[in-house]
Amino acid sequence: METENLNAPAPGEAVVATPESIDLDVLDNTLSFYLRALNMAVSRDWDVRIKDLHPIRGIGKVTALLLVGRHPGIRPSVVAQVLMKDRSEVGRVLDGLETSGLLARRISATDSRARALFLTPQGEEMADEVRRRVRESRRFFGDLTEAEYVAAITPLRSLYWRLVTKPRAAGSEVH
Amino acid sequence: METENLNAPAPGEAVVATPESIDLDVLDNTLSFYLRALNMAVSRDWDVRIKDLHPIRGIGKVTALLLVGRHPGIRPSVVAQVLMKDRSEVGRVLDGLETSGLLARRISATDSRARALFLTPQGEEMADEVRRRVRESRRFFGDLTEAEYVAAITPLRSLYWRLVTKPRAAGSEVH
DNA sequence: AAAAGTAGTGGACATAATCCACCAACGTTG
DNA sequence: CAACGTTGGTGGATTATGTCCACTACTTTT
Repeated sequence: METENLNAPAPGEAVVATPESIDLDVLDNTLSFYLRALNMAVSRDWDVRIKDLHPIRGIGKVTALLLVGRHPGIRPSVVAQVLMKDRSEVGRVLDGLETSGLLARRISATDSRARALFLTPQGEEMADEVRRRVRESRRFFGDLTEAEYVAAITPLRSLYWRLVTKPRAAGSEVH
Repeated sequence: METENLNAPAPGEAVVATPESIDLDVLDNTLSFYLRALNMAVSRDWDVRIKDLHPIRGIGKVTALLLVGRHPGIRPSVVAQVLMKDRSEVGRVLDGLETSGLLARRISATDSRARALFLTPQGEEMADEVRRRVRESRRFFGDLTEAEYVAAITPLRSLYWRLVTKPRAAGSEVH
């Protein structure tokens, strides 16, 4: 088996994870790649930051909490659009918040199919704490200046709202 | 019908998913939020685009394939750093590529703990196809000009490499 | 008033990600 | 050289995420 090692090492064997050493091929010019990778890193950091706040662990809970806090009576389907998630998934997120006593679902006054979402007093408290943690989480990007941070976030915010408001048919783009 | 709809509708009941209507609270200034949401949208689009390429479905396979293609002999741990994923998860990604006949693992010539990764001829073909699809996927952002696309990707690329080369950034600054 | 569409829920399923333990190999240090 | 701590890769177990589809209740359209 180890007689195979007589060959000269392949060039890639010396590669390390630095921009000088790694060639990302087409991915270097692919926004999706960076979105995915950075999302991984950021999510891990976030999970650590809120690992003591059991009721709001999990991806969408924070956003749902803050959204409902800011917009009492908002509907789950709107939350789903903002989160860019499936309605059924958002439903489960809301289940979690509700069973933790942070959120209440009532029947909408204007459309009895729909639900109107509200925070409980505990939900409001949790929202305060969450806001604090979110602001703290900016430190994860501590070596970014404010200008750099703004430069990164601004195009993404713009893109985000385009996708949310425009019917984003998956795989079928405008030609 | 035990819920009483007697009350006037809450303000949030009229909220729709537009930037004029929605207030994202602190999340509006939180990079993580946009990274997560956009990642959702982009990943869904990508899954549709490659749903016929069974062997490379799943998150990290594309990146691994292209990386190994560009750097024959690269080690799994380096791939893991680039993907920002757990080593064991990358191991399973490589398992998938290997059982699909796209990739081969050999013992590294320089360190027999490590593996040297190579694409098979089918792997090279697949990499060609993947490159094509990745370029096509740019169309998902079809309403972004090239300048806007560059404006979005440039800060993220920079941030990405900072995090890869300096994991666990705890307040020290780069320059 | 029938038909078509929408809001929310729930079940079943498939991936994705984490945690932890383990073994083999490296490379120091004395 | 031999014991030690460290690193690279693998595997098991568990949990979290996300998707698909079906179903009920209600609303809107015709």
